[in-house]
Amino acid sequence: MSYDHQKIEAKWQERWAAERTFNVVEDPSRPKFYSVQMYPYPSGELHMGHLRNYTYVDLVTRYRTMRGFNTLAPMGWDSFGLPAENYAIQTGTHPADSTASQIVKMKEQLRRLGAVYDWDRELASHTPEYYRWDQWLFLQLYHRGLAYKAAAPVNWCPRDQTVLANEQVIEGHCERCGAEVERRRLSQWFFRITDYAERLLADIDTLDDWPDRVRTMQRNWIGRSEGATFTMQVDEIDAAFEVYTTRPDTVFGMTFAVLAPEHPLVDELVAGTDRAEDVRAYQQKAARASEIERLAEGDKTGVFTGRHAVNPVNGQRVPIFVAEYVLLGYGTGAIMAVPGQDQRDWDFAVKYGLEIIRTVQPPDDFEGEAYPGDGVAVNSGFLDGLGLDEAKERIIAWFEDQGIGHRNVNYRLRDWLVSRQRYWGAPIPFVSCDACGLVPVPESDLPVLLPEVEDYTPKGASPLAAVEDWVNTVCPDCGGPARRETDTMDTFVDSSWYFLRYCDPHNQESIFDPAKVAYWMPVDQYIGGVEHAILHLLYARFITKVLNDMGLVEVDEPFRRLFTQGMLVKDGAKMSKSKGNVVAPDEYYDRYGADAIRLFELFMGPPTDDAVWSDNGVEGTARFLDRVWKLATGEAGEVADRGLEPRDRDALVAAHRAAAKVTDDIERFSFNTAVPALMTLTNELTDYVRRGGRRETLDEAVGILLRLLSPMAPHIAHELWERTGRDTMLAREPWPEWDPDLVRHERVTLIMQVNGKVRDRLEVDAGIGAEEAERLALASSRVKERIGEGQVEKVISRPPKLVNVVVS
RNA sequence: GCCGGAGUGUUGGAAUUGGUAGACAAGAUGGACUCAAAAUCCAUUGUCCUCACGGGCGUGCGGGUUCGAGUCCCGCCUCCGGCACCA
Repeated sequence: MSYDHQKIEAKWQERWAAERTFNVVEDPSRPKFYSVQMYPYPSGELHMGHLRNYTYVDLVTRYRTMRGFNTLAPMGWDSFGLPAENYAIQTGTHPADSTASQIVKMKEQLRRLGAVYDWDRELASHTPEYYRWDQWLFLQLYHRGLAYKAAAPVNWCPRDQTVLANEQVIEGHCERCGAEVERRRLSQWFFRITDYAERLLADIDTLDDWPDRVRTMQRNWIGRSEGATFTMQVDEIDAAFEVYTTRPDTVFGMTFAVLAPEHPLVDELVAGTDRAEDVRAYQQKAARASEIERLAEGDKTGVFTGRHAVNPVNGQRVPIFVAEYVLLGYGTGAIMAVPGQDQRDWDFAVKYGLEIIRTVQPPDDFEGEAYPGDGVAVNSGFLDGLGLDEAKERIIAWFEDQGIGHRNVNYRLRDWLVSRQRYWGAPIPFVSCDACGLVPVPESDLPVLLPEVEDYTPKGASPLAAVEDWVNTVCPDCGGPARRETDTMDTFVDSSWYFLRYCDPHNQESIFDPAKVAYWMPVDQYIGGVEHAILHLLYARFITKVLNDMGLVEVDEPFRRLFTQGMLVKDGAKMSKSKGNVVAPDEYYDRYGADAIRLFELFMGPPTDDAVWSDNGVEGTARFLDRVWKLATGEAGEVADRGLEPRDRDALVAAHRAAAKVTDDIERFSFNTAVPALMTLTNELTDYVRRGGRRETLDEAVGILLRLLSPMAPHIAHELWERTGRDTMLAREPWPEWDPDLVRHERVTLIMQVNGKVRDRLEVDAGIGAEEAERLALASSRVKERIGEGQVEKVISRPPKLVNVVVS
């Protein structure tokens, strides 16, 4: 290395901090740019995978600043949650202590990367200054009827001893620890996100600058379906139940009905019958079985109740079954089964020898399975002959006329379970009083501080339950004895609004000043991992909409542009501590420097894609920086003070074209092509110098190069900016403009093809006309040779790029 | 199974609207410099045929549209991510 990267990197890191280059305040006179990365859990050790993400964010911050935006890039810590708590259990250290030291370590590593933030706005979700407003927010949701406590079957992780949200159960296993998840019935707090299902779904359409795959995932997660609900009478006893279907048009094909094992009507149906025992045994088996066992069984199981329901359209008696494949939590927990059109019903019918009636005419050679497609209705009474859509309309109208059913919409989305039986989280601000019941803690008493405990180990209830003098309190309403809620909040509550708090992080009076939020919001660029495509982004959208309804936030979508970066892969697995394949940056910092690491992270591939770590890649970008250094410092060759020559213009053209290209690339997050554009420019300018460059021209070209390089490799760019006699802070310099006259290509290569194959090429004037291009092509000896004896059928002329001569 | 996304040299990747496939790197080979090595610089590097000029083939596979397809359409294969009995 021909320059001391360690020294200059330390120098500029200090300079940016000392000059507060990236600390900002609201300034209505300038356009703002609000850039947020998904705030990290403070794990202490950053590896190359993290650096990739931080490099992208830092590049955006620096670029937008140079483009003249009042750019806010804050940083904070997602410091509540299981990792810190598990660490505390392992080591016996208080989570607050380990978290604090991890944060110090991570800040140091970010500083070494040259990543810049407005550190004045730093926040950490485990601090009372922060979680106080989690609690406040919780109370607001409660007052708006959006937070409620209910007994519900929940996903229980036996290892972590806590409840998990549906979203945190991956294939029947705990997202965190991988243990098999059980079902339990507990009293839990929920947020009523389903009230916002329609808005959360509809507004996905407004998120034009989100990746399609994330929008699709969100749509699927919300899972809207349109159909009808109608009531069926039980034949033998005086009882009825509702079913939901997306295919009411197939109701004539119903040959049985199914209730979920937990359906409240089941007991009544079988009470006192000889089926009671079988049904109860099946229910118990279903309750015991974990999700994974249910899935592993594969084929459909069920049990006949001995009762029948009456199909309202034709009076047919159909047997009622109880089966696991019907879920209590979706629709009405009961279905009409139409095996002719639904594969699950088909499988069940085949297994239990039930009748199958087709009510939609399948294609001719279609047999042996359910036909869910469109077609003409058959065996369907007054619907016969109609198409799917019309039949649906007709039957729903009929249900409504009869007063037994109606059109309705269902969502897959469930309410958000926010209770956690863990220590390291924000206490839920409620007390329960024998006299008054569940009572919210008054806002003036917030925060409800998380007490110190000796033992963090979960024992089925929150460790907080053991802190008697904390749990026992007085009722805010009647003053009598009361007990505190001992559950803490899901950490996704913390992360659903932190981007709002950044706008006003030290406010002691309120969650934030709406005026400041109005200035900064929405987040113009949000960057994070695609693993948060569903949960975090959905919750953050939900909370933003609630705050919008409360009049505190003007926007009702928080993130204007979303970028989800790929993972860094090594040895075939995501680089992570738990996989044991992390590459620590320290050695690379020492050997190549932060700038070379940053450039390699940018260079290695498209930011959206997973990238594979390669040990010697950094060497390539380090060599490039060396060439930049030599070019700017004169080591690459002397330049002369002399008059203008034609090739001086070429050097400027190269610089201006690079400016146009790099700008375009950064705008569309194509960093892996922006770096090569600078490499090419450097190579061209080096070549220019070796052939005898002109001082003034080189100085101008290098000025452009350094400004373009500045967001990507800021330390070396700043150092060279200073060494080449520029006394301004490069980070605040305007982004280079380019002269359209220089960027425009005046001479271009005309490709001459015969039957689509390149046969000759020629430098031509860019303004060449179609006839002239055609004439030149036909005049080419190579083209003529290829035409030979053949007939010229036609000539496609697309000046100035290409002429194709079609010969038979 | 359903919904997304991807498949290009030895490797990472480029080709932004259908118009020169392989930019820029990494690696490799040869050369210069050196007592030697490292570093640096220069050259070559998809594949096959040819001494060469030049030509054939080539973007997972099979078809198609087009003057022209890595790019568009149809049918497959493989890999990655998400969801998974949602009626």
